[in-house]
Amino acid sequence: MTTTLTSYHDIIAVLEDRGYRPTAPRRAIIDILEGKREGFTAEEIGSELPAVGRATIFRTIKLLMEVGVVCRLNLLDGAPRYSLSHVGHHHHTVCVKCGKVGEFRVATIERMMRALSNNIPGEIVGHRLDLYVVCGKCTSGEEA
Amino acid sequence: MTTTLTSYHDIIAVLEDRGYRPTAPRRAIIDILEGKREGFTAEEIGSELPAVGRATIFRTIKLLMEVGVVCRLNLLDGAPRYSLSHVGHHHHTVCVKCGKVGEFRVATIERMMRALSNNIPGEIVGHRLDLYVVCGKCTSGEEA
DNA sequence: GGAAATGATGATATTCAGTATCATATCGTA
DNA sequence: TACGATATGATACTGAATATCATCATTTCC
Repeated sequence: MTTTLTSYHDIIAVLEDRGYRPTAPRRAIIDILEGKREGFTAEEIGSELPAVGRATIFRTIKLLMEVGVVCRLNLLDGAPRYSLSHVGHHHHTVCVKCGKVGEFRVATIERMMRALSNNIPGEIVGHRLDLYVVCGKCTSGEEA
Repeated sequence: MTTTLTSYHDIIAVLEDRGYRPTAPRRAIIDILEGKREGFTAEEIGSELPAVGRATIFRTIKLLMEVGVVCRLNLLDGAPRYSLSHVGHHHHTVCVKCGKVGEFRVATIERMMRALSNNIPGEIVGHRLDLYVVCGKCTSGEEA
């Protein structure tokens, strides 16, 4: 089961369990990610870690996706964004103004998915549900 | 209401209603799209219409999205894909093997969305639900 | 403890999707 | 038919991500 609690050490442990080395660049990236519980871009990480190569940033993000610690989503306009996964399977709320990402789980969806599988041709292998919202902060600070 | 029936003439009509000119390049693109009821990429259109400029392909797709005739979605790996919208609001099934796109509507989701809005901080302004499937054709022709 | 094999890194080039620019062409209308 | 608004295409550019490849760091195992 993937009840991944994503503190620094948990993530390192997950990597080691899978035979990946917790190298300095990887640790640096994970360390930063810990503070970004609300979504981030590769660019962002890169500019905070100028010493780490571009390719390594992407490689590490990809690695973290593989092990289920990070997931990728898109803003409404398609702009890519990454987010730490705190719970195993979940969905996202994405603020269309500031890009802030939240997580939620809904049993209803999972039940619906099972019901749906009878009405949809083919086998359902996964799903993605994103809610686009205007978050509280952005609602307050709206156009003065 | 946007019960957009997307035959060639319907789409042209929608454009004209909005004051857009049904120019030759646009008509050529729309004509091709009519045959692609199962998803397409900009690249694909471009290579079928070498006479039409790259920019125009993208501009036209964007235009068609604006008027609600085309929508954009992503494969599981994030690869972009466009799809004709046959019904107003809908969701997608995307085959993870061949990329074939289908549409479906579920009242349950819309109901759920309303229920959810009480539990989610901020105002929900939109949602996206994609199902990743292995379509019938791909299930049959599986690894021999 | 010192190679050899393996894994990871960083610089760089490249791909791919999409946008910006801008001069030219086309259309609608007066 | 001439004018103004729209649309087009060539081109250059941006941004996200991958490919290449030589170098560097780790294991490992003799």
